[in-house]
Amino acid sequence: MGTIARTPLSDEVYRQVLQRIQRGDLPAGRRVKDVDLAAQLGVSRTPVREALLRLSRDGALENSVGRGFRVRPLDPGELRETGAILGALEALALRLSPEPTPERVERLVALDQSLEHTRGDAARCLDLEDEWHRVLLEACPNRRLLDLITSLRQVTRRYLAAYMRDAGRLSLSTLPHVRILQAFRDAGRDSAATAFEQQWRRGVAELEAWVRKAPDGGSAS
Amino acid sequence: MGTIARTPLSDEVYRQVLQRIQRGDLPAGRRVKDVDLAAQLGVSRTPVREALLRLSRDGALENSVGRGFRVRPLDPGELRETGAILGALEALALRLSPEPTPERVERLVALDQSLEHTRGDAARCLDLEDEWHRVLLEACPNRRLLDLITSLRQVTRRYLAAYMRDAGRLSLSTLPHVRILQAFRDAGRDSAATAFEQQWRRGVAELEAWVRKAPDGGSAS
DNA sequence: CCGGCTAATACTGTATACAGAATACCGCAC
DNA sequence: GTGCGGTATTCTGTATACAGTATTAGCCGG
Repeated sequence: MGTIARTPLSDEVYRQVLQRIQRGDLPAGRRVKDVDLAAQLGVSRTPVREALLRLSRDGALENSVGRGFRVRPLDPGELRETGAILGALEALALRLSPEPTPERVERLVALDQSLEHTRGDAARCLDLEDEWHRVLLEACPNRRLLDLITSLRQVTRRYLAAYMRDAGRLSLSTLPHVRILQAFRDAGRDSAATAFEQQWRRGVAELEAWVRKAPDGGSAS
Repeated sequence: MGTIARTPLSDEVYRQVLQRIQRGDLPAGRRVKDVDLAAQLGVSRTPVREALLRLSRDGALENSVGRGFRVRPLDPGELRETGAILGALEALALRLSPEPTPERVERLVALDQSLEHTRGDAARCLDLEDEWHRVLLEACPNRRLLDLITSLRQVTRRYLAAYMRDAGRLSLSTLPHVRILQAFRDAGRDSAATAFEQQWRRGVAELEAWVRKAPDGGSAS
């Protein structure tokens, strides 16, 4: 029978805050006060603090002792560093995966088509992009690696979101996909992995150039 | 003038608990009760819980909702998975580093000699081993990568510690070093990085074989 | 009109209190 | 003696309370 899933409040708070950050609702640099969030979400400070601490470790927030939490500013360096790590890890995951089934390739193509048709909605695009990567790597047996990739992707997601809000461009997303898929079909995982790393480097360069121009993506009062 | 460093209590608790786990003081599978720890350390439950949550995310503990925290059991699979990630990341860090100065190579050799002379003390050996890796990679400009490596190394450290307690052997530690150093001097970073990955794979295989025999390293009442 | 000092406020970090769930203990039936 | 049911206790997750520090606002002197 279906066991009812009990989930800690801090998990929900975590998701909520992360979403607000990624949507630009909480702009970079903004101070995040646990008491405010607690009031808004209708819970106490304790689970809020737990969520904020976790977000700090994940790189979405920063916290100096006694000075509380604030949204980590967008920083070209951070993007480059995370991108380098992520490129290596996703390539590794691909190399560890079994050869792809036609069915999976099919799904990837389908996702790309969805992406083509969703030019407008930034959040939806990012979801599809995440899903694409998830499907590409889901056969990788190294579970811990996949978890790590997921949490690192949230960092880059912030940059992509800010970029898309500002520039309205998606070129980064779909183009690399076809090339990787091509390598995938032609020469197998290994060359796809290489393509992966190269595409990461290129995408990061483009994003980085943009961040350098507009260091605080999406501001509010 | 020297600013006094204020550090949260949870940081100290984190270190304390991690040490107890690595020293085998808290054996794998043991339940960790925040109220006990709080009493022992003379602080309240709040910072203790913060530390335990962080340890859970770092992989030293596990926690199911409502059932509290317990020391994560040693699992060959986890070691293999973490080892694969760590091999790739340390290799990446090496590739991103500038060519090593003779002075650094000197220091690495010195550390290896210290290791030779410290056959007895397991904890000291692990510290030296950590230090060796730190020195090897310290020139890597990707700070985030280094942080990630550090936190992942704590996972493997648990396995090494249990292994050394049980088997009293250190062969894993020093042998790979000379080979990597050799590659370092002969052919530069890139080939050293490759040697790195290979050595990781070998060391992990040895450890894994051992863990499979004695799945709970070091038990107490 | 502006800069520095002081006081009031707000906020963080930590401690304690409370409610509900999980575990352990005990007695009982078989 | 063993397996089950019920109760009592322990423990977790969350809420609230408290103390000390950072921040802001106001006031005074220049």
